Amino acid sequence: MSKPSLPQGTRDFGPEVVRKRQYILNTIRSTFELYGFQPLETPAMENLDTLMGKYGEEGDKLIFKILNNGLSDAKNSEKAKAAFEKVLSGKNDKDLTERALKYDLTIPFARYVAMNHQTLTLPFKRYQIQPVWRADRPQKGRYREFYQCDADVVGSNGLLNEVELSAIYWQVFSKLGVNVEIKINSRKILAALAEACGGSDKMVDITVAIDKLDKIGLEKVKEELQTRGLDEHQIAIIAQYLAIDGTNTEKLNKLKELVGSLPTGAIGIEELEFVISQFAELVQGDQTAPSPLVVDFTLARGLNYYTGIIFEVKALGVQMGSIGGGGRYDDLTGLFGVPNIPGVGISFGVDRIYDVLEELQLFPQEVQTGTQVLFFNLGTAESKAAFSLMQQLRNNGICCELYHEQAKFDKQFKYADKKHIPFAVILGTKELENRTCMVKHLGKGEQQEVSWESLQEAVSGL
RNA sequence: GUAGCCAUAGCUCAGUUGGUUAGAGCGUCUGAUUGUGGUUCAGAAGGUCGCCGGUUCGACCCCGGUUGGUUACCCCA
Repeated sequence: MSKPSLPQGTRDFGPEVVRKRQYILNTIRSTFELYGFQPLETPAMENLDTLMGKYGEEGDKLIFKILNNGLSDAKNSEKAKAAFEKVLSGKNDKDLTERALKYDLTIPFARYVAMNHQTLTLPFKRYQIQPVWRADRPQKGRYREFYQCDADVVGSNGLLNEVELSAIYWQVFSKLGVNVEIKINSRKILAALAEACGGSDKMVDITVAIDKLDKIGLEKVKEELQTRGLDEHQIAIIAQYLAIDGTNTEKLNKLKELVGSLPTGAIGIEELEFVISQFAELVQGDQTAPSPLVVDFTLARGLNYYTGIIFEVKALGVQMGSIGGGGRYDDLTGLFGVPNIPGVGISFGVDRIYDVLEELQLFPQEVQTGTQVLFFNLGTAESKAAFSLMQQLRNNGICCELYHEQAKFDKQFKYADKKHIPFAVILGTKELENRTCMVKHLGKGEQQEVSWESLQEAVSGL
């Protein structure tokens, strides 16, 4: 028998890890609910048509395809061979595969909206927390199966959505105790920059290059721009753009000089100003407080479907890539034949948030507690009494368990320790006679004898 | 798709310029300890040194291949 193993890039989550992950997910989920978002789940697999061509050429390669069933049937063998030949020459064929694992949550969501837009109440605010799969080469912080955690609003142009989504970011990370900077920019500004360079068609090249600024530095970005076909004059304008710094207001004012005369640029600037001021007024309630929103003109975001304001969240005080991102996309469902439904959304990088909380030791102690009370097993009559006491506690929502067999104290204590159980209840012959039990707080090492009636109280307060 | 690094006990790792019997710490189990744990002490179990082949009198070590893991690039969360 071969050793059991896991497919590359996938993970098991043990009990402690699941509890910690759920702490994060529950925090995010409850915040989404507080802002009126509704849950949505879509299947693990989608039709290949739904996914192909939506993520660019690179993305298509990373889609996990599912082999059709019944290929080994004799009657299908000719068809299957022909289909395989076609795949070898770089085309997909329905006779070989017609389904694939979902690659992200956004496209399935768009598919859902396109299928249901007649019956949905718009604007539709949905959140979705599910695993997605990518046939990528795994490396640090990158897996082939990972969770995405998205919230989107579709069917609304209002910029208050952007303000609200910023507020969700801010609130979630405050609850988790992580100091963050929410970077904000607008695709309209990037479009205006491309226009100012006289190369609107070069917008994608420009955004891809400047997105790498903090990673590779200004000189390399210039090189990249050059290889992407921009001339010296254009690069000079971009360098000027990248050099803008100061406070949010200062940055925006400097930008006005550069692209403010272009209609797209002016609108982009106006929108950023609106979101920032509304956030300060409505969310923080204080126009003068330092804002977690930070204008960053180098922010570009890889995905090309964004058209308006874009976000990215960076944890402060820890070396880690972005832990969240999002933005406005104005015609996502157009891909599925339903035009004119605008949308804006954000996403949380759960795995990275986990790493940040771990590194900064921000997981609360209680997260590790499952069982609240361990009853020691000290014999048949004793455990019978213990069992009925346990049922009472359980009826009142207290998690408890009885040690599975009569054993030495030593073993039973160690079991409680390992499971981070805060209370041990010792009920032996003496206690059985007196209708009492010994309640020991494992952390403090203190114990007290209480009557059966007051056990509930003794283990309720920590 | 490209490239580097790694593979020895359940876990983390040592090791031999190629020589008979491969080690440590942690963990596990037993006992000191028949009703009070996390400490200590004593002991035990646990390895065809990833797999296949080659070189050699002799390979865990050298060489080739292979599989798995990992990291970086492309791309991305």
